[in-house]
Amino acid sequence: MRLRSVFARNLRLLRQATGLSQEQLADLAGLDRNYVGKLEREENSPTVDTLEVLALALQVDVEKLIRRNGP
Amino acid sequence: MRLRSVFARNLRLLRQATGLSQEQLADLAGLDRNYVGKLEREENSPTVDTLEVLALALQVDVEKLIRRNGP
DNA sequence: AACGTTTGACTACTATAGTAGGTGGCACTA
DNA sequence: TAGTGCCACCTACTATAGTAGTCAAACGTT
Repeated sequence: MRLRSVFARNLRLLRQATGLSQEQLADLAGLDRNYVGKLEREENSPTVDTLEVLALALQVDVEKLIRRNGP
Repeated sequence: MRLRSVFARNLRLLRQATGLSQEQLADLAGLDRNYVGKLEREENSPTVDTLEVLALALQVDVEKLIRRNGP
């Protein structure tokens, strides 16, 4: 399983666990709403800079976003 | 410390630990020689796709590349 | 039925990741 | 001296990450 797919799944799970919409998370992370959607649909491979701001917005360790066994 | 910097340091340490030159690592990972140099100099933020191929080439877990306490 | 919220999907754009070729410097070895 | 490997650095290019606006489908709520 590609790391991009692992990330996509964990991102969605963590976002939903915090009760945030894609748009709310995007605002918190300083990203675009459409882009968060693309990440969850595995259409984009985020840079580590983006990984960092998303982890910060979700208040989790970056590791949780790319763990293959789920966050 | 920015995640990009953590990655840069770990990449160089792991590459040197395996005795590879930047060019040898680039060839193994299917990347450009100059680009590996830029990553180690913190001039670029790699995507998770790139993270994955580098980890594969170095035969380490992706987590080791972004660990803040060193690989 | 109608309403608001969320998300997928599309187009078009800008910023940056990643490629390719080169120069020059530094260390080492013949 | 010459010759190699390694790396910083440069320019220019192509591919893709990331932004912005919009439309419509799916959902629950009243």
